[in-house]
Amino acid sequence: METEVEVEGNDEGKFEEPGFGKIYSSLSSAKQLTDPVVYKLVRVEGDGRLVPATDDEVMEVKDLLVDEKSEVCTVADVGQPIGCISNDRSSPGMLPQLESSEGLSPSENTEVDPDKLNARLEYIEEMLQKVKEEERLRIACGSRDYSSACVIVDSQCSDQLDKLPAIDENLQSEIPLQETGPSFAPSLIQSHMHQSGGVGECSNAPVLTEGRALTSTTVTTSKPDFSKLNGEICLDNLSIKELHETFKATFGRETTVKDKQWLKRRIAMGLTNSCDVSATTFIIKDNKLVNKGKEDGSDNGDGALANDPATGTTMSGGQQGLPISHGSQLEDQVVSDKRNRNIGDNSGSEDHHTEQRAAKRVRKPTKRYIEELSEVESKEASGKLRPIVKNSLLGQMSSNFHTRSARNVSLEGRTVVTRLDSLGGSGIQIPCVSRVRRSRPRKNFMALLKFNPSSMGVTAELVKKALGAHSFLPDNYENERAQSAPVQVQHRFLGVADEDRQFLSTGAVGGHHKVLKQVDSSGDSDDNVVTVPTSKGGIRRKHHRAWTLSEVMKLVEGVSRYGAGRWSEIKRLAFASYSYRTSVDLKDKWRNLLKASFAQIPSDKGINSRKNAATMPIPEPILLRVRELAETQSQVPPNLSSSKVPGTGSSGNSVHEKQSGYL
DNA sequence: GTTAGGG
DNA sequence: CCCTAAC
Repeated sequence: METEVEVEGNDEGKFEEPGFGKIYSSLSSAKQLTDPVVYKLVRVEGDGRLVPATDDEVMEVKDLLVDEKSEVCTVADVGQPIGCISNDRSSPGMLPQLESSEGLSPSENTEVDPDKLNARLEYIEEMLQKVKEEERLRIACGSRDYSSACVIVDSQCSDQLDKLPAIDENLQSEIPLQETGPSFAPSLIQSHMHQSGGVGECSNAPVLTEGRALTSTTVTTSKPDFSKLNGEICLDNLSIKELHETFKATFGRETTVKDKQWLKRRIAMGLTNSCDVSATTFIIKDNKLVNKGKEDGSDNGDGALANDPATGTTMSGGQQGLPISHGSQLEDQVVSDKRNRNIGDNSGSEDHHTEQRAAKRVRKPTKRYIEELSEVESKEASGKLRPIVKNSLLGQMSSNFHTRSARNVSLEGRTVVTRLDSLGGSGIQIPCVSRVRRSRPRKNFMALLKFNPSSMGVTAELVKKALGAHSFLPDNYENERAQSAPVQVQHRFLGVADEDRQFLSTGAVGGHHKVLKQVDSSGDSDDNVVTVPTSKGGIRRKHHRAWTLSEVMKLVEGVSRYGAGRWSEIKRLAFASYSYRTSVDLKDKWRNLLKASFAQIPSDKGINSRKNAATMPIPEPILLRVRELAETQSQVPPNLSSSKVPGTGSSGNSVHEKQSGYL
């Protein structure tokens, strides 16, 4: 496969703080860069394979970068803009904001020596192999929650990867790269910085100020002391020194950074355990953050990265500097915790998930791979399905969501969940958006993979999250239409409300509908490969995504507007936000609806007698509507219902005849 | 690339 | 939902 996912970009190569969020740390490889560079976006699968990022993923990252630029860094803790990503240099329009951000000047793309590049790419892959190996181990031990990471590799500076292990020993359980010899990191960085030339100049950020922290053993990690933070804290009024203290109290370690802005941001993030750095005043009581002084309704990324590096430190800092060994344990716990919260329950049993975690982490790579293991996997997966996730905090997100959607942050994920993460063991809890799965790569949208929060480009996901992943696009028909043109591609996000989920409508009449358990539709396991027996005796995988009531209604609506057959139209105009529904899907669904609607005429409500509550039948009104439309469009299935067939095929109305203004 | 149909 | 033939 061609890794044409190379992207060009420039970067200021600033190195901010060594602490990276779990996933973000992978980004770090790309973080310190020279000028125009070429990134290669790859994904490390849970099973250790290195997979070129799909276009969608690239897009995703691109979106992030384009959309949030510096914020991405802030959020991702990458420190700086990773650089603009563009597949096509000639489409500068894609990165308008980025270019204007932080004084970044559009880079003059420099050509890269192919050979050199290749060599580097190879090297990168080699490095990634290590990561994968390590990852595998961790997975096996159930110590990690992430089965993959999205890595943006600076193909020109592959040696950057060497820094990964050294990024922050507190996170060493996060990013598996220990073998690479952390102790070398500093020098590597240095040398790189050096060769990059002027990297530091372009930044007022504490470039390598914290260099030492990058080493795995020099960080002074101590227990965060929130007691020092009692009362009201206004970061704005603090001196550097005070900020340092606060920093330490928050993260349990020292910092030498003298950049106030940075410190404030950092602390804010730490305190809120989110990317929201808008607030500068905090009220802390009993070691809990009770209030943020300043609320910003627009940009607070409560899409927080619970994985704030610093937080990670804090967490593991529960006990005195217990870096590595305990790290993973705690991490583990944290992970479990998160999970539990994710599923909206409060069962504190965290240990039970270990196994499940491990199993779940295994990510399904290629179709073929899946084919081979489908049997085993499906077995395992089915036994370990997780409960459905709830978007209990949907309301809270709405405000952000509007903003986000307005910014065209494209997110694709089916589940909007929330999570409460404890900050630094202090008990402070903050809402988060759970990781969302990315969309289908390339052509086949939701084909291969299920949305797996922990599998796909974690980076992208994270960033997304950071950006306020909840771009819960309105399903409003009109809105869709209005926006579809300009942001058509952007709106890939899908949010399925709980209510929707309850209306799982499967073709009540359809043949062998293997209704997935709700867990599946909650979208977070990837390997729940559902197989359906085929008539031939074989089994076929099926990525079933139950149609929600609203989707059905949308479809009906669409048909009534644009006419049956105009599926691409309908898809584009009415299903813009449902990226996973292809025009074919619409067609299929319509077909099923037709069948259902007419099949149900006689027995009327007999359908509801179905025991299976999961198979939410389609409300009669809708079926009625379907019937109407079918009749008016001569779509009535000939073999069904002999009573209401106006004229099967000879009528003047062609199937494609548009029903203008039916509504 | 889209649509229609069969599996 | 997948696949493919036929547009």
